[in-house]
Amino acid sequence: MEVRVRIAPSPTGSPHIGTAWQALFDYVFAKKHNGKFILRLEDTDRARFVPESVDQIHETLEWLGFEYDEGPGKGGNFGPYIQSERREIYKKYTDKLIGKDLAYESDGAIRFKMNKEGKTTYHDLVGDKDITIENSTQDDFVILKSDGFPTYNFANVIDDHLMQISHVIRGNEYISSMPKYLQLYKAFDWTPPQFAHLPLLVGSDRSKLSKRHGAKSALDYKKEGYLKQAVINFLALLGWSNPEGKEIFSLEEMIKVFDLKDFNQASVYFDPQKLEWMNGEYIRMMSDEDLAQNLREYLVDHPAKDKIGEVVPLVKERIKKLADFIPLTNFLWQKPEYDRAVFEKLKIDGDIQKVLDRIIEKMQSMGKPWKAEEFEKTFRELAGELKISAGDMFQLIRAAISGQLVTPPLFESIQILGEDETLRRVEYVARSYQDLPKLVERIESE
RNA sequence: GCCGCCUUCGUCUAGUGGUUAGGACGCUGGGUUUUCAUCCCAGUAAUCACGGGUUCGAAUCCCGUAGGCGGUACCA
Repeated sequence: MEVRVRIAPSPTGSPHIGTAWQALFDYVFAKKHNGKFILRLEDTDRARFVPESVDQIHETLEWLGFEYDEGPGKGGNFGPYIQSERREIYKKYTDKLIGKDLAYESDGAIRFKMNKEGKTTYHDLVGDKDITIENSTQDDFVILKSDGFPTYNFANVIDDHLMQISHVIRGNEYISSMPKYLQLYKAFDWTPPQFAHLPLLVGSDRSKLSKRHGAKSALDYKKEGYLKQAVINFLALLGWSNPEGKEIFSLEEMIKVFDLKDFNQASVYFDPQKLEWMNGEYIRMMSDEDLAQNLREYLVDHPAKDKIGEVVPLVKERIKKLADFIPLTNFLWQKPEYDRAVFEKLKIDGDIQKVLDRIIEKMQSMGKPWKAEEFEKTFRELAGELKISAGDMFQLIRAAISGQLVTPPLFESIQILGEDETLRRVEYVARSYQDLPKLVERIESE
């Protein structure tokens, strides 16, 4: 039997990271078994419907590379993949239940008659175990709302069957409702699919992840410059672990070794620090060319796109996400905003302006183009002469050309800046040092 | 309340009767380094929720308890 799995998000907002997480496992499971990955939009809650989120769902799947085989606007012989467009289908099956005396009207809605006797047992692929729920815990539930839209409880069963879904992979908040679904399958005399209930992704307070926690949308991570490979790898490690013990692995490797049985059942907290670390790992693993390409795509309005490639080797080991590129390299393309407090942090006794004048002198006397060894030798000697440490000497030059104490390697930065611009900046600082503003607060908050 | 699921370092996890309970993130210290990073080394941290069993031996099996979470919607 063909493996067919679906990701069924509700367009109620930009999909959060938990949706992406579930999509990953659906996608991997489908690929693992040469099956189909299907997208179905569950837009039956009119009150919570957010039109833009449809595009955001598509953009999220597209970004992560989870291309669906069937779904809205794409193939499939199973009717529309948007539930609001399947209303006559739900109506038809509702009528069938009414005909069988298994459903009835109540306040304008249609309810399913639950058999509350006995227990329901099903096998869950996560944990590879049977779960039993007493039917007495269930009530006659609404299948068709008074507005004519079906409820999740009804629509998911109808659609999963009609779309020939083989494995339902979803969050474990649905376990308690399994008697409802199974009785529905039975009422239609349908064979239920297999079920795999994944643990819940939780926020810092250990409750179900939601906007309440300020849960970011998956696309927020894209905006902040996280790489899809890193996000996928990180997500893969939540609730699941690579049986080979690897922490860093590609989607392809994951597909090879994936098995639902290796899933945990306990709720999982998403640690943003580890994601950041992993993103840094992926950035460092990338070739300079790939990183440059990613940065150019990410920094749409960058003022010096043609220079990005040149700077990449200097920043590759210094950025954890693409957005970090900006504060680290801005000074290369635009005049820094100088802050006297930055210079005062240096342990240089006496007159900084005089030191700067000596630096200018040396720079003017060095033959162009400046050579790294000569540059270093020259300023080490000057530092010795002026009785300041070499470290402070270079930090002073760094601050003079960038306005910052943290930059990519000094000499390489100067090369990108050019000798003339470097000199101009040092001269500017020497000349206007006393007039530089002090913006201590801003510095300390960084 | 009732029903269900879960419970190993702060976090993500390995572990399926015999391990000094391993790894990763984080954190701390050290080395490399003209800054920051990277890289390398070391360390920190889990009485395996608790209490009973079973067993020569239990994180691993059984029972109970507690706690957390989820469900109990004309939300999904």
